[in-house]
Amino acid sequence: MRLFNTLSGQVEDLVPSDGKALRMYACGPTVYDYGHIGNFRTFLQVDVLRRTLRLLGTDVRHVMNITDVDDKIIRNATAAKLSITDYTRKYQEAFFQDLDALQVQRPEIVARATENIPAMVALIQRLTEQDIAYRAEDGSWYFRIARFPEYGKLSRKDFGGITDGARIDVDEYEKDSARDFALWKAPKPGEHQWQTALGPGRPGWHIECSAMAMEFLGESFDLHAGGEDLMFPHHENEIAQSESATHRTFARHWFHVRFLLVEGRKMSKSEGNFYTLRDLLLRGYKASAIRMLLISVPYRQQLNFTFEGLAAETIAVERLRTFRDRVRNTPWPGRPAPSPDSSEISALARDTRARFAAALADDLNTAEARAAIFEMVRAVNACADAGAFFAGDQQAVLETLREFDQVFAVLDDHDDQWTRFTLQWAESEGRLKDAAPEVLARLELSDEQIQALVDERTQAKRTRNFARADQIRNDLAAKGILLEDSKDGVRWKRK
RNA sequence: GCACCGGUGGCGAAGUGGCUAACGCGCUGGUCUGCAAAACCAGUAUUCGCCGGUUCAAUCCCGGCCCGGUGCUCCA
Repeated sequence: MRLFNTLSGQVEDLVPSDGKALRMYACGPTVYDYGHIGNFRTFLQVDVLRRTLRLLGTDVRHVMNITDVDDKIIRNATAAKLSITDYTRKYQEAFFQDLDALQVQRPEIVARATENIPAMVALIQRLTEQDIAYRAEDGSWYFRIARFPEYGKLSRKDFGGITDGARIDVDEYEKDSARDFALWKAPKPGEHQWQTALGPGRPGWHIECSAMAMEFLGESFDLHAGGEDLMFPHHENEIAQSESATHRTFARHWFHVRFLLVEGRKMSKSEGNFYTLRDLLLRGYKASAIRMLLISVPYRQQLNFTFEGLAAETIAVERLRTFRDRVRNTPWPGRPAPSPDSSEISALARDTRARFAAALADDLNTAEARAAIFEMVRAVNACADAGAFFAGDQQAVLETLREFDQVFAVLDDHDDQWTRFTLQWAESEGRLKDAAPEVLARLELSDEQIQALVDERTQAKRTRNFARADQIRNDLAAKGILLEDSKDGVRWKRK
């Protein structure tokens, strides 16, 4: 496949350098709070990348880190009078639950910073041996940027002349140069710390990714991913410390996911447009619709996340699910096509499959990929309505949908399950008041209770008691339960 | 202030130097239906932020401007 590489600024081929599996590292969350939709856009786009690679027949070895020690975690844990481990546990669990809700595949390896301190210390030692790292008066260790001439190559910044200003040095008496960054931080009194050959303390932010990426993927690997905000300084610093230590290319390909807007504005708490996944689920939006919206705009585009868009994607997903049900369940005539290769639908399904894969292989053009699927949906419906759906077509269309869902993962309906889960969580956190009334109404009746009412309505209709039938239908509609009458019976679904 | 990215119909958004400017939602009309809903079908941008330029031809290339975003800087 072809993928834009931040390092070169160009779309390039992406292939496993060892000819077997694509080795990729993706920056994971800092687990000090619940994840927001901006975080999840990045994780979802990385998921689209790994699913696309697998669809195209490339195995992946995907490592994701969990940053479970940093300034914010220490601050919050201290405030909560908890150890950092106890403090982060809850947010780690929540994070993986959220990934499950969004159908994000687990990476092959999840690496926690606190479980890989020795690898980080060893990496820093390699830098100290070359005099690239130095110890400050307080016992912290810093990376000497002046020793890495290529610094800035990822974010295309020129730091010549900035690194050693006399005026800057006045303020930064602990560091040799203002831009030098911490590899290892000396502990403040009472802080969680590790006793190491570097002295007591904890790792700087950047070193964990360098150390763990190399630990699990080797000194040089295929691809490194993250949100666009990480390009500088985080990824730049990773390159500096890794390549200084090994004298080898750290990651060959860099993948950065653009930030999103919410209702046309930058998402921020002060704007009042800051949403966690759980906020949206409590408001009644479906996990599948959130996934669909967050992946449908290609990763290099700024996505404008709106509630109108979310409602639109809810309907779009529903339409695809309905379509698959129709293809699966309608008793087709089953007559053979006029000639073996003449079935328009089978040919269309094959073409669509090719177009879908080609769009994704072209720098993950998810918009073009889904357009191909929707065009097939319309064409197949038209053929089916016209009676031109032949034996063999069903399998061909279902196969195309299967490949679509290998990447998009929205057709199987797990939505109520995750909404229920979120309601339970909200109850335990005292946040049930944030749940939209419609959500509570929608899940109030069990499937069995709904089915009983549906059956009663069918009986009422049979005796032409339309008043009673309509009353049941209206009562259910008020609870967000929609009924669909068809020749084969009544289907219902939660809105 | 500097750098980079983007500005396409009511909304989201793909795309291309010249062929009818994808797709989803919405809207309008239709099929179906006891009536609805749902489902399905059809229609829905003479036009691609603004102003110039290059070209036989620009939404697509170049320059300027306006707007949005990100990073840097500043500040904390």
